Amino acid sequence: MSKAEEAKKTITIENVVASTAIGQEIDLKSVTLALEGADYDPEQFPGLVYRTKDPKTAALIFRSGKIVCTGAKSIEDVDRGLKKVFKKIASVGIKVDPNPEITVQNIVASADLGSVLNLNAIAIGLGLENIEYEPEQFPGLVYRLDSPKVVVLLFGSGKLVVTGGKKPKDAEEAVERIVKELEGLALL
Amino acid sequence: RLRKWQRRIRVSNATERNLAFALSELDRMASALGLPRNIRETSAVVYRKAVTKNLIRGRSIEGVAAAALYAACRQNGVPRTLDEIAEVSRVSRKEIGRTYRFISRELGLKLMPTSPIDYVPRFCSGLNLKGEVQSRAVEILRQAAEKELTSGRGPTGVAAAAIYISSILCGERRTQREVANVAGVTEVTIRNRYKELAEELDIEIIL
DNA sequence: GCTTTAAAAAGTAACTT
DNA sequence: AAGTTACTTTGAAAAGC
Repeated sequence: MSKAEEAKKTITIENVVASTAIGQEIDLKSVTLALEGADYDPEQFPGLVYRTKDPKTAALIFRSGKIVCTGAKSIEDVDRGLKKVFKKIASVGIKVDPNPEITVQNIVASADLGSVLNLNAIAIGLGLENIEYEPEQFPGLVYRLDSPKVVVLLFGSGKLVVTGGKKPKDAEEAVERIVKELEGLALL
Repeated sequence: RLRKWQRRIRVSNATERNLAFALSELDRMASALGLPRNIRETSAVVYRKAVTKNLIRGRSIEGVAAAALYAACRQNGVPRTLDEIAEVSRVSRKEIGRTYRFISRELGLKLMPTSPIDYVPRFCSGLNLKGEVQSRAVEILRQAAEKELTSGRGPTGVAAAAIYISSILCGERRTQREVANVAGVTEVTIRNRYKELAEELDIEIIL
């Protein structure tokens, strides 16, 4: 089996960020009082923070009725988490759009290339103008891909992080491209 | 028409005033760090290029000046850490690093990450260590680079560990605390790095 | 640009035990 | 010296300063 396929199998979605809207204005003050565990400090941030335990997510609820959901480990968990948030909001007497459109904004995934990497050599191989590698500031090498449009963080251990994608396939394509590029440079 | 001219003169004055301020700022920081004239000149060149490419927009003159100085040190092979630059700057280390990455990319500086080897002469003289200790530390770092022991590690920490080992091998032992203070890292970091180097390079250290 | 959320990677740092 | 917590980097949305 190719290294690209081996690496793809190690892909783990670590975080999914999504946005939606209930189609109704919300009085955050009263919702804060009605919901236990709701954090709302308008001086610090305009959104109300509400956390769900299963799935473990954090929802940012705004006055406009727009909501941001973060922390989910899968797109399915985003839906499950938001369902719970919607029910909570509805239980406080607020009308909720029965079919809210949920948009995935970002997916963070991790993976393992299976062998250690020489980041200095990779920096030269990929081209110093295409990467950012400042070990004094951060141990990872930053590589931006145009297609899929994601950012990859490569580490000396061979582990990597792919972020900026909107669908799981973006991470898969990114890993495949990275593996092929590194193999082409004989650096993997 | 007259206003147009006045405006141009005003802009020109402002531009020159800003440049003069930036250059004096570069000089002030360079003096505080005891940097030689060639580095001040390099930093001035980097700063002027940044001005030419309008990279100052939305950024503070001091931030760009600090980043230009940081870049100049690296270009000349005598790097200063972001912490050292930040100490003589009015800008935070975080902003200097950010600005450096920005101008580095925009000006196409294409600088390789700082090599631990470039820190050896300065750290060694700060510890009053002779040339023999230096060359031995450099040799350790060469081997370390070949064996992939530097990927992702902070250059100062690796350099400090190599110097620590070298000082012992040369019979001019410096404590981890002394090396840590000169290199600006913690003793824990030196310990982690030197154990790794000793193990992977098969260096026996008798304390 | 900042503020807040979540999560991973690996290195470094700052505390406590 | 070991453990814990926390900060560095990346990405995106929300409303407002």
